[in-house]
Amino acid sequence: MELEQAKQQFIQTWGNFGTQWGINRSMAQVHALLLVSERPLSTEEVMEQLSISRGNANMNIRDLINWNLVYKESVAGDRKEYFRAEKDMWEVAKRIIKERKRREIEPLQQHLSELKKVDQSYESISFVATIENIERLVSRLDGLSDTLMKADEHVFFGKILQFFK
Amino acid sequence: MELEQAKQQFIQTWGNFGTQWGINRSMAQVHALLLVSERPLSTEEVMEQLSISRGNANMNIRDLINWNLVYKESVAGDRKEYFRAEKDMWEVAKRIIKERKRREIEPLQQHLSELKKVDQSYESISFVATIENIERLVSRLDGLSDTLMKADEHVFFGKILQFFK
DNA sequence: ATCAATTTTCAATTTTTATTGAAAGTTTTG
DNA sequence: CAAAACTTTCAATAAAAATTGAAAATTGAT
Repeated sequence: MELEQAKQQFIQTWGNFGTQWGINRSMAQVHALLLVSERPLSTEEVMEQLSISRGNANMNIRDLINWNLVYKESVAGDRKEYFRAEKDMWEVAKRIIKERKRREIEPLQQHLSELKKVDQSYESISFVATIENIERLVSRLDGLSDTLMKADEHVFFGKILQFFK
Repeated sequence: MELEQAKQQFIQTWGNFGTQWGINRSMAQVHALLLVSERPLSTEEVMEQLSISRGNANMNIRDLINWNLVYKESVAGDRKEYFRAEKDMWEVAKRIIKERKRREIEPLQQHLSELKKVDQSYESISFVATIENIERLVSRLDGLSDTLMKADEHVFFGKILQFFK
C-alpha cells in the first residue's frame, strides 16, 4: 500500500473509531490527519486534505486545542496559524482521560450525589443502594485514572502486569 | 425529592451520560429504568414509562441482552417476557469493557496492523512509528482491561491503590 | 489609522442517526 | 389447527447532530 493511501485509511479508521466513542467524526479525522503529518498544517491544508469547510476545520481544530491534543505553531515569514498534534500517544491518552474526567465524570458524580437526597422511605432503600453502587464503581475507575495520569507509562504497566500474572 | 422524581432524574442523567460515550439515548434510558426498577418489567411497561414506541423498546432491550446487561425473566402465569437488569455494577463494568473490546478495540488493532504493511520508504518511517505508538498504547490499555475483567473488585483496586500511594 | 489577510461565528442546510408504527412473524393455548 | 397473544422487523419519518459558507470580527503589517 502506498503511503498516502495508508494515511487516508488511517484517517477513516480513526474517524470511525471516534464516533463509536462519542467524538465527532470530523474532529477525529482532523486529529488523525495532524497525527500523521510530518509538518504542522494550516487551516487551509486541513480543509483541502479532508474536503471540509473552513468553519468545520476551524471549530474542530479549536476543540482539539481545548483538549490539549493540538498546538498552535508559527511558521517563519507566514502570518497563518499552523497546527501540530501531540504525538506521544501515552500523553494523548492521559490528556483525553483528564478532560473526560473533568467534563463528564465529575458532573456525573455530582448528579449521583444529588440523587441520594431522595426522601427516605422503605421503597427508596434499594434505589439509594443502586446509586451508591454506581458511585462506588465510578469513583474507583476515577481513582484508577488518576493513578494512570500521574504514573510514568513503563512503571504503570510494568507494575500492574507484574502483579497479576 | 420524591422517589419517582429521583428515578426519572436518574434515567435522564444516565441517558445523557450514555450519549457522550457513543451509546444511544434510548438504550441508556432503558438500562437506567431497569436498574432502578424493583421488579422485572415487560416491554409494555418500558414503552409506557419512557414514552417510546414498541419497536424502539424491543430493539433496545434486545441490544441490552446482547451486551449481557439485561436478562429475560418469566413471571408465573404470564405469557409476556419480563426483563431485569444486572445490578452489580462491577459486573456491569466488566461486561461493557468485554463487549467494547470485542466490538471496537479488536477491529481497531486489526486495522492498525494492516496499516503497517505500507510500502517502506524514507517518508513512511515516521508514519509507521506513529501507528506503532498507537498500537502500543491500545494493547496496553487492552491488557489493563483484561486484568480488570479477571480480577475481583476488591483485590483489584486494593492492590493498585496500595502500590501508588 | 487603514486595509488586506486571517480567523471566528452562527443561522441555514445537509447528513446522519434514532424512532415510529404497522405488517409480518412467531409462539402458546385451548 | 385456529387464533389470540406476543415479538420482531423495517421502510418511512422525525429528530438530532454535523456541516456549510458567507458575514462579522480580529489581527497585524505598513
